[in-house]
Amino acid sequence: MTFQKRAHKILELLETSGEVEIRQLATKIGVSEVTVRRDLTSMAANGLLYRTHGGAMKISDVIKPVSFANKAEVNLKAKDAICKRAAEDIVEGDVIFIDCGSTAFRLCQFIKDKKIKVITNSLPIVNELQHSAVTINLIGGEVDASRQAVHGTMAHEHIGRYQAAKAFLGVDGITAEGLYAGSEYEASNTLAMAAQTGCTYMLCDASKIGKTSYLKFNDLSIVNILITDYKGPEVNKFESKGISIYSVTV
Amino acid sequence: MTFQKRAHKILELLETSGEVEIRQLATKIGVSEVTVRRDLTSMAANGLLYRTHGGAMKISDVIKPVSFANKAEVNLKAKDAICKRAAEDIVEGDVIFIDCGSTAFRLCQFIKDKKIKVITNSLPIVNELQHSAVTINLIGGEVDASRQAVHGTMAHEHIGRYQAAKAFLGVDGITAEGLYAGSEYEASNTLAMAAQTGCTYMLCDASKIGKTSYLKFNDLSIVNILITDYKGPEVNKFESKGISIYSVTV
DNA sequence: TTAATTATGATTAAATTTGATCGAATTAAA
DNA sequence: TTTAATTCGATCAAATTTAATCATAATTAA
Repeated sequence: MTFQKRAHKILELLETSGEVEIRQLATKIGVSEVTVRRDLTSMAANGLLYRTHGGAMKISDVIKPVSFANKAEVNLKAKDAICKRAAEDIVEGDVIFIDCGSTAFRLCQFIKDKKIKVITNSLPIVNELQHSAVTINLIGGEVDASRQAVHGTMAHEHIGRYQAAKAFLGVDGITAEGLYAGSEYEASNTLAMAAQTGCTYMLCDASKIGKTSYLKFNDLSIVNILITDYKGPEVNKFESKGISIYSVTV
Repeated sequence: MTFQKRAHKILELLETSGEVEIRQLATKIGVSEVTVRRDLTSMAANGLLYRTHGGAMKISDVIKPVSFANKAEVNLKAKDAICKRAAEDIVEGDVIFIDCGSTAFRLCQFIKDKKIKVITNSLPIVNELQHSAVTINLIGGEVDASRQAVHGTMAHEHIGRYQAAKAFLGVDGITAEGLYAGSEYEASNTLAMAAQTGCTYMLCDASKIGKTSYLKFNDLSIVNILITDYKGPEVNKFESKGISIYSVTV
């Protein structure tokens, strides 16, 4: 059994089970554990898999969770409900912007089979939609590793070249007074997308409603539709500012 | 039994079983193992099969899992030697272009600790350099999932905005007549980068030298330096065209 | 026919691959 | 935190495969 055959077999097993153990592989393939270990080391160096103690994992299984491991856990069900509702408004042939951030990321699972074009600056979204029916336009510019997104002047200009029917945006906080962001980068990106869009959707789980953070970057005028699981009275203030509310239940 | 007849038989056997062994072939065809080995070496050089220890495999079986990742396995050591030499020319503060493709990707490991700016259209490179000392500028445009890269008009314009000291490029084939690419996307990307660069480095392992593919996209005038492990006489022709040769040993 | 080129086979040194062993590093448990 | 158990990486030795060299046979060209 040559290295190539073993590599093939290992990848096959990884594809189905997501992770493998060295002892498992050694007996299943019929070589020593040392050899399996060598195979895994070499394959990991080539980016074919992710090495763990005592075995290996699929690359995709390890890259995705890492990028959003912490944030994505919070209010996951609410975010999914919000994104499911958002996806209902996306129809075949649409060109849409999707913001970076953990909420907008959850939209991916609901649009995978739609024949649409997505313009985004989020690397996890690109990863997620890569082998789907969706055509992806990635915004260029400086890569911000901590946010897993692309930002900067070039990104701005890039967005300015495009026009989309809908934009799905996220913020750090929203009150009747305006929109709050966690960083200037995120703020300017959100604004740039909104400026090039016919209809903007703000995706906010209940924790964002009424919350302020250090940077208030705009009033509510750029928001057309707010999708949220929040049921309190504050939503009336948004409606009075001309925002349509899509209320979802978790 | 002529070489052509043997080659035909070997391909036939490969087609049905997916893999062959040298001893097997020697008895089945009725020639010595030395001859079979020679046949396989020659056929592998022409891309008809994939050479393994003690035999050969069908190309498609080797490439199946992930096209990019498996390409990277071919001539890995040569590519690493080439990229190591290339990295020696990269100094702190440099702004460099890096092409997409399996060869240029290997450059990442040697530049992780350098304080430089990398402009690239390759998603694997972004992933690899994400949490390193390198500042990354990602070229925007249409995402080509099969090549794991960004292409198109927007990408072109993006490249045109920048100017870099060095560009590290790859091609599918190179002869004294010119450069050959596997697709128009790759060709136009390579050209665009070369146009914005002071000094272009072409990274070519031996299998690329003298090889042509369906699209000849430019003459050699855009190449300043060729780094390769190829030792044959063809390199003199490149030198006479004004290209500096950096020869590496695997 | 003869000379020159090419293809094949045998031989041998170099390179790969594999498995075993052992100290170091990592993880899990107490 | 300390201890015990795995796992890892490095090094070495054995077996196999490969590449290089040379001699011989077959083919081609003059």
